[in-house]
Amino acid sequence: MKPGVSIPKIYDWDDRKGPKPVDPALDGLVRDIIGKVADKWTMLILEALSDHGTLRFSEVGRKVGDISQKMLTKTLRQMEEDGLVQRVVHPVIPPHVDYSLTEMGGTLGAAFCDVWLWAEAHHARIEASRKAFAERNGAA
Amino acid sequence: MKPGVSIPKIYDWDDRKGPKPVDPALDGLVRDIIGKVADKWTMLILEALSDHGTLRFSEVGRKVGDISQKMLTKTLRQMEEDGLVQRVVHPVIPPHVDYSLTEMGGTLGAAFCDVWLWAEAHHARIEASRKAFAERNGAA
DNA sequence: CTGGATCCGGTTTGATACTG
DNA sequence: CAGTATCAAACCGGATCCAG
Repeated sequence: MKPGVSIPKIYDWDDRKGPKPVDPALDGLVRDIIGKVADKWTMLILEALSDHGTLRFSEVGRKVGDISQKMLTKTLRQMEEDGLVQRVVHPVIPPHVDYSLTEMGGTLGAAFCDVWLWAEAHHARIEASRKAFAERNGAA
Repeated sequence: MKPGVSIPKIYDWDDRKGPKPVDPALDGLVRDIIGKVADKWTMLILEALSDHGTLRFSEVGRKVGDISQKMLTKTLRQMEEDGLVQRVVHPVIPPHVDYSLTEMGGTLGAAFCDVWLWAEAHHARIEASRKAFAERNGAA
């Protein structure tokens, strides 16, 4: 992946010996984590909370943008369950619920930093690539 | 996001002035990119090609694991359209199609490196967090 | 025989309306 | 305000079918 960095892999997928995860259970868990973390809404919420610190439910929604309440609720709860965000309910009327990143959530946000930088740095090339693909495909 | 690093943000989400992207079109494009890149299968395929270089269609599927042919085709094509992978068809019988990362795809793989390391480093804490959440919730 | 397109059933998502 | 309930639409996986 990252040039010049030796990655402590837990996989040992070597073609000559066939697929051979060192620990199947661990393999499945890491895959599961990636499956949840590599999610559009998770990333966007992570970014919002990373940038703004503590936010209320509807504030998160506003920062994220086009998210539906359902996905906001669902994703936030999943992130809470995984220990990425902390949810604090203030028992007042009207209700007041604060969301913020845990220390672990903060480190994940930091890990995603390079991906955001990549997206910002490459959007022009991606657009060009899409256009080229479109006419290459449409011109058939 | 990353402590000590000044990020060249294109957003200017400042609460005091309301949501105010510097360039709405650019904002939408970056969001779109994140939406596609922050996808389970995209990440897994990226990782597979990043680790193994050039792979055939079914080899990619095998390395990724549980992916269906449909999602494999779809994701691969999306990645090709975005300029992340290069698709080479050898007109032979039986068919032979090679997939590999473009230079841009390689840099994205590198950007995701930290996320993989994070997942590998935190799976234990996540499991613990889920268990705690479960009994906290189930004990109600 | 491989790469991939198509159809169908179950799941997830989104928009709207409703509650404490 | 912060959700939940409901229903329609989009999506995904699996099986099947097709082309080279």
